Amino acid sequence: MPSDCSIVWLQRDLRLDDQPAFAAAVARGQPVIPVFIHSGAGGNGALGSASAWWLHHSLTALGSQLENIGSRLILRSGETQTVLDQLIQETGATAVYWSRRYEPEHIVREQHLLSKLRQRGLTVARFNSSLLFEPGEVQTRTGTPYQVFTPFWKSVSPRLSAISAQPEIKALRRPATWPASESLTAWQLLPSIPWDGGFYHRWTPGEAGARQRLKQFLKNAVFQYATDRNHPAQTGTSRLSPHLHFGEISPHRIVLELHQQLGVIPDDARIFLSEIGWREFAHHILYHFPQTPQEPLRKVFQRFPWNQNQPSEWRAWTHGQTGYPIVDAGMRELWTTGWMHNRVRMIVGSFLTKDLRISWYEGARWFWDTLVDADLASNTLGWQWVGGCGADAAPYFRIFNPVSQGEKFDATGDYVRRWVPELARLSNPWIHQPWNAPDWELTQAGVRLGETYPAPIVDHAKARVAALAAFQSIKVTDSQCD
DNA sequence: TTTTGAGTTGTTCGA
DNA sequence: GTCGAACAACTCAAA
Repeated sequence: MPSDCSIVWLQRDLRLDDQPAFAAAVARGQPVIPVFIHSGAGGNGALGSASAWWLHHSLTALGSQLENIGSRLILRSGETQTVLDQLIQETGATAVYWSRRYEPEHIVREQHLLSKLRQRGLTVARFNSSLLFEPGEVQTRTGTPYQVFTPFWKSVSPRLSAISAQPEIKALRRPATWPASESLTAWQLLPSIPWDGGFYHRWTPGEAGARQRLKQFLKNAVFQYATDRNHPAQTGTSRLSPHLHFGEISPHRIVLELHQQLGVIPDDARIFLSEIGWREFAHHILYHFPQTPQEPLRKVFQRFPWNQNQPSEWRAWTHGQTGYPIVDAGMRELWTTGWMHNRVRMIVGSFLTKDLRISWYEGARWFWDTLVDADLASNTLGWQWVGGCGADAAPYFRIFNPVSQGEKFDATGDYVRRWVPELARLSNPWIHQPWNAPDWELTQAGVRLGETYPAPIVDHAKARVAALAAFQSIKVTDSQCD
């Protein structure tokens, strides 16, 4: 027998802290039904394998959190509208609350849903809980969207000190009878082939894991962030990205904790804040330029001569077998842990787009499937940036040299040794360029190039020249103006 | 409307 | 070894 209650539809806000949708439902006073809807739909929204792994564990964590406060997480699968209609009918709910998403297809879907539900007389409210500044509310003086990070961040950062967060939800009124829930296991989000062994000791999906990561980060790393964040062998970054993506922690809470714990913000922490700013900027760009997951923001790149059909190069890159140690280390870290250090993301991205001249789009798709923090906004911005075709993109001549990047940011070779163990016994001078090592050194280290570790699949110096020429070829010239 | 200064994360070359 | 300049031209954002 249906009786009045409120539905809280959860998406990428899998937490109880700073949760305006829950807060609104609590304020309304009726029983609350938290629901997560799994859609098997394709398109940009289709879950990558690593993200599916994370989602499984995040939902498990949220489920127990809710049970601890006398509630429950209802799992349903299918098309959102249909599932919600069904649930409203079953429960007699008269209100639906949720936190909004900003990806193009979600904007359309939510708009549709909003008007449908309102038409039927339901109380509907949605909230911003995943961004500090909603894309619609930030614009230049002439009313256009920012396309350059620095002025964007300059214009909003004065408002950082006024950021607030809502207290954690401690209790939810339960309905007289719970609607049925599907079984999480039946969704088969976990891999059938166990490639996720390396994930478990690296990650703790869920809100508690997120808060722990933040706490850890604010204790030490944040004070050396400016330099340490560039060294992939160290834990110099926050590693909050997957937690943020799934909304296990809100950016508001991060900013607030930072201000509360540090008082006056040191320069290193300010750089960390600007990384939060890049996350905001990425969503802002995606919101205003919704075609960017498929198309370069800079139109001239539509005629960039990307290499097509490079199956062996592609395979070498994805499998960490390019013969460039820092690139291979990164790709293997990604495969093993579902994550890659940001410095190394730039290096492997530059290698794919400049050295192999394979489109940023292919790289983005690979990352989408393999990253636990895969996020349409950040992934798109990052890949277009490294490909040179996006917002505030790297200038064409900024082509990373995988050897000097390795020597600069992994000077001790620890990162390479960890992920490319077949090179572990090489000494520092050669760890980033084994092909230049003297024969005796290779022998002593047990390295046989082309057998135990690949010879470089491209000559970087030549590839660089070719990449520069390719950039030259898309330059707007007088002859193209007539 | 026009002008001006600036633009995440690099590399190479030559002095 | 270290340092500064060149590497294009364009577009953005503000004055």
